[in-house]
Amino acid sequence: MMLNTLKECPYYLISRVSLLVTAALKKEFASSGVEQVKPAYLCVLMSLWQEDGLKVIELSKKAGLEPSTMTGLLDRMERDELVERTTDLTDRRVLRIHLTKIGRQVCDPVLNVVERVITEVFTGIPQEGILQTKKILRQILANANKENRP
Amino acid sequence: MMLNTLKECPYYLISRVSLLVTAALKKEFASSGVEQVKPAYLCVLMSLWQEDGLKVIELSKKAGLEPSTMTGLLDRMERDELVERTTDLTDRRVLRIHLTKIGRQVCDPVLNVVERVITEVFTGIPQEGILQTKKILRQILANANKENRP
DNA sequence: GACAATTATTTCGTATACGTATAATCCGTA
DNA sequence: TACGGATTATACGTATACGAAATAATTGTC
Repeated sequence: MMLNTLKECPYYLISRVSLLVTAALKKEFASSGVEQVKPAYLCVLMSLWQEDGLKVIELSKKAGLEPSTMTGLLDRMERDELVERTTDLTDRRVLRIHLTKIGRQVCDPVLNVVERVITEVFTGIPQEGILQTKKILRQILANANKENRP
Repeated sequence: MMLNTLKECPYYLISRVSLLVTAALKKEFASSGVEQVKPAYLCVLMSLWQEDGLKVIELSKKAGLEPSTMTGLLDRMERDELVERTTDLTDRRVLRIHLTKIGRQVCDPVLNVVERVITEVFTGIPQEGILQTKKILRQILANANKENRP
């Protein structure tokens, strides 16, 4: 594996691209009528648009984040009026996370922004390359899941 | 572009992989005799191993980070005795960042850890796929550079 | 030579993420 | 039913990143 220069290091490349896309999303959300949406909210919103009322721990599993990270994320999303915490009557440890009206309304504009930014980021890269890259990234995640569950 | 599920969203995949590799590196550094090295230090160390005595702004350009981010990074690296700030006699605004003896000594073990972690992460993925993925990521960064300099 | 514009670095507030510890609750079993 | 272990969510300290603003020093211009 070539590691002489930063540009040859896959870790550098992946981190840079991750930060790059985050910055692009942040900017586009801010200028597309969904100012209250931050890139980090995406994993929560996309989960809740599919199935509302998930538990904190279910959201963190889907997002691949620690529950303690999800707490802060939900704090900010609640502050920004996108979600609400409600109690679960059958298990008082559990909080159910529900979309607010605004949280539901931003679905279309937010997905449009994501679509636009992703398309722009991949400008000049053939469809086949994008698909293969996604496949490899999924395999990397699958590798990690295997190792962390012996 | 498919965006129905998180696993189809390139942004989710790239962010997850970035965090995944960061966590793996952190763990391996801690258990490989280079406890004081954090993943974020890599971009600074790799730049300085190539050319010692760079300016803060040169380091941040190479790393792709904001100068204000570099300040905090260098604070922690100085605390961990990997680098030192020295004044530039020809321009008193400038600080030159120099590796300490420890900063030079950790080069080999750190690169070994990076090599090991990257290899492990890409387990089961053909060499060709890795090269193509790196190429695509570099192109994405190049796209962004073009747009931000009209 | 004085003053404006530029450059280099830091400071501050905020967002995002982790790990450890803690509190509250639930559940299986004695 | 009471208790010990598991589960759920949060709190806290730290690391990493950004952007806006502040500070200090240099450079360019008249």
